[in-house]
Amino acid sequence: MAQEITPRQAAVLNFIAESIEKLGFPPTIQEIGQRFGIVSTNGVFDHLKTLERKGFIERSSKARSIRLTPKAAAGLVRRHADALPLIGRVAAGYPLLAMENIEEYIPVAPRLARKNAFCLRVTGDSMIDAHILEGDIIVVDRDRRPATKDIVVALVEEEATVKYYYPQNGFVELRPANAALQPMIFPAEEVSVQGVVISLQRDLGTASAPAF
Amino acid sequence: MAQEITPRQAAVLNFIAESIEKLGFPPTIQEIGQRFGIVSTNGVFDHLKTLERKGFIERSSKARSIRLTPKAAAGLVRRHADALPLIGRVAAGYPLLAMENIEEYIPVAPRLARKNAFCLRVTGDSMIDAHILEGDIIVVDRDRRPATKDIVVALVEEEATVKYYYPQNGFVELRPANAALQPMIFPAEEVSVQGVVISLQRDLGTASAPAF
DNA sequence: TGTGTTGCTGAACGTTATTTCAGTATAGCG
DNA sequence: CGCTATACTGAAATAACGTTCAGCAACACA
Repeated sequence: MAQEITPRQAAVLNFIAESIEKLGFPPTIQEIGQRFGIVSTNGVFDHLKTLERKGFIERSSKARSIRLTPKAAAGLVRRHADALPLIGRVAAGYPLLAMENIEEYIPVAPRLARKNAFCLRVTGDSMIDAHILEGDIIVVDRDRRPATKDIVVALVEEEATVKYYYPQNGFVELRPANAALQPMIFPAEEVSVQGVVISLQRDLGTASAPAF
Repeated sequence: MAQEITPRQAAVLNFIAESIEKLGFPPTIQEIGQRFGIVSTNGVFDHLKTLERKGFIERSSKARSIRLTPKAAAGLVRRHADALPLIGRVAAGYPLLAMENIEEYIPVAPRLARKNAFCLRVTGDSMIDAHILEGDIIVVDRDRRPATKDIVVALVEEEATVKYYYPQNGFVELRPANAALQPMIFPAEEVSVQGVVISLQRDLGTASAPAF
């Protein structure tokens, strides 16, 4: 009585999840059969009984009454919460997404949630001329390859910083957006780019106009 | 042929949304009937036809094939609601949260979603020195009473603008955060403050450092 | 060589669900 | 007052859906 899911069963489970996501409701037994070329409704019925026995779905005798259990999510390609983790600190030699390191989850647009990304709270005003302020929460895409002039999160000497990215021959220039600060140049191997900043959120609850 | 939703129709719509959220799939006509004590399936069927005609749902002839449209969310009591409506235009004499006026829903922190608030896309760079840029999406709290120096959304001469708020004796000064622009003073009765800006979101997908 | 699991066919049955048709009652509008 | 929209009843037809029973083939295992 193997508790693992077979490839065939996973395919069925996946189709159910897709149907729920795209149509808004689960498929019927007949619809599953059509998708997989299973002529007899009982062929599908067997799959559903097995998936239920193994704890991936729950169902009743009513039409389209399949529900995915939390366990099912693990067997699926990807399940989105439309939220990204807010990382406490970015440090070398430490798994970025370790659970102890996640302070909370930040709701973001589904488009962003689908990415391999995380959130970070900005410290300091080195990017103020790019209109990124201390306290802003930035969304960092880990998969996007940084291009010149991109705003990136980079790890230098155990310290995470947000800067404009200017790669050079064997070196990397990290340029602040603040006239009071100087660009810094490091050997490429001393800089580890964690991702590209693709979005930000700011709280203005107590913001006021500057005195004049 | 009123395009507005009646209380009865809203109740049915709400039950459908609840069913989807709690059970994972939409109710059948019979289930809706049981919930509301409607004996004849045709009683419910009429409701569904009306809801479809008014654009709140989409359905096919298959079992449980009701889908909620984006428009439906507006008619609901405030569902899942960790999201705020993005308003297309702010105009005088026009209900701000009219359903036709909601472009989409923006996911926000639960703390913000609980407020009586809406989202707006910023046009122009009059607040650039406050680090609010064209294209940014701002969250506007309708219940917060504006204090001096708050950033507010104000309606002046049929036009919605984002400015610093400086009330004076019988007049209101709206001050931009842009050295190139002049403050403007209006009689208080000509300015209608829609709310206070409490948060913003920005998309940097294509952002780059300025040429130097 | 038997035993169990997976993955089906095929047929039949009963129930659930949707749709249509013919009406009824009430309320608001001009 | 007639007209329209809302909100239903009641009955009946049909299509969709779930369930059960009997049985087969391939494979792993022991």
